[in-house]
Amino acid sequence: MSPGFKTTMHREEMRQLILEAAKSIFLEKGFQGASLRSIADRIGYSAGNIYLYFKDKDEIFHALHEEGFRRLFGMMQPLFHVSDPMERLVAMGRVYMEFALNNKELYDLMFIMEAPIESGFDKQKWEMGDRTLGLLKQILTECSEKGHFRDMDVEYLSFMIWSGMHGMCALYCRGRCIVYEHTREEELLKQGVEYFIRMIRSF
Amino acid sequence: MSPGFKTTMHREEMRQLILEAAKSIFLEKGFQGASLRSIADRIGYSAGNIYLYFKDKDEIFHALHEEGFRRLFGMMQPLFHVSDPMERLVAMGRVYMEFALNNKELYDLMFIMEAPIESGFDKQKWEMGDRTLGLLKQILTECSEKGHFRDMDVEYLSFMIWSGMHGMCALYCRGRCIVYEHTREEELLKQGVEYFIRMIRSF
DNA sequence: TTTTGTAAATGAACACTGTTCATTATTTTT
DNA sequence: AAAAATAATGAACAGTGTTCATTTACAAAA
Repeated sequence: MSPGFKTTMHREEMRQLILEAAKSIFLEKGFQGASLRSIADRIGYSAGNIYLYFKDKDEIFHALHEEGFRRLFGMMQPLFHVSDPMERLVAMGRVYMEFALNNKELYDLMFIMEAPIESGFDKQKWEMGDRTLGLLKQILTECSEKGHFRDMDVEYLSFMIWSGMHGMCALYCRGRCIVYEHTREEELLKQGVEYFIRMIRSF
Repeated sequence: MSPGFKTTMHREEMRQLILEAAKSIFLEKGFQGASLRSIADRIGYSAGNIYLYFKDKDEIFHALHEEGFRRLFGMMQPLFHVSDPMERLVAMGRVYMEFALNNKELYDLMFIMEAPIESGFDKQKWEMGDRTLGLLKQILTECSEKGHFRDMDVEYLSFMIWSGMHGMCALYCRGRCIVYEHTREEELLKQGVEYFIRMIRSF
């Protein structure tokens, strides 16, 4: 095949095209297992061409990372209609778990995979993640004002609660639930989060 | 340098030599970042030679995996001197966190990294991990008998508690604590586990 | 002591990876 | 139609895990 036979595309369309192929292959084979050549093949371009639209593989990773957080934050919208803060907290936990279960690989990419998450913490790239965490903190503040979680710092409390949810999701994503031989993974998660909620409620 | 200049070593010694080099490089550069050539270089052998002692890179991974669980289980020994089950549970949580903080990369390898954890769940390879989980379950059973955790299944309860601890460690290992810009990672973990303990105690 | 058989170690090779870049093809502008 | 700018290519580079024919070293037999 002779080169240059593709119709010119505008930059943003091309980025989107690459991103879609990258996503489907990342989620199939994981970040490490997805080669740029396989991504390029899927959309009928050469591997080198990708570098005209993304600096490197990491930039593709970060683009998907951002998209994931936009999706997660989007799923949180119904929470704004829950008036009681404790009920909102519980609902948030359920949404979080639902997201992880329905988007296993994407969750992995967002919260577990290590792609140089460039030192210095780029605020821009974490905006949606930051807003989601902000949402949790705000809910906890309101809970505090209603008398829950007495004498606890929202900073540490939010970390502890996030970790509780993440722990289950992470063990699930990375196949460590198999040590529970006689219990289905999904059952483990569903019950686990119920127990966690019960615990938080009674606190 | 001419080949074959090394003195003959017995199989087990050689495996140990490779394992030590592999460990130090894995913990330096991570599992993916550690090349077999760099491991071989460190002990003055060729890369191909490693394949006489290990089937592939994964087998090295699993050997270190086992060692990690032996170490962790070893650190749990003092727990047998704590008579009150709730105090034993709390102590176990602290030991677990200490292990993760002092052996960050090893913890990562044991609980987060994905190396084909061959399907089917090989009991042999998970013996120590299984015993550690068994220890947790036993403590929880004793707690139950003393009136704690009423109406809760030890299976799900243990998973929830393990997840709570693991969540913090996993966010730490994979650099997701940076979203807490103004709080030191270690402080976050230390306070996080204290809050978690407080919560469990009051349950 | 020399020969022989075996086990250990090698280094080249294979197919793959992410990435770069000079070259070519296409599109746009003049 | 010619020139300038953009887009895409494919070869190349240095790296990876892995395999294997070949070479070396060592121990036992002659």
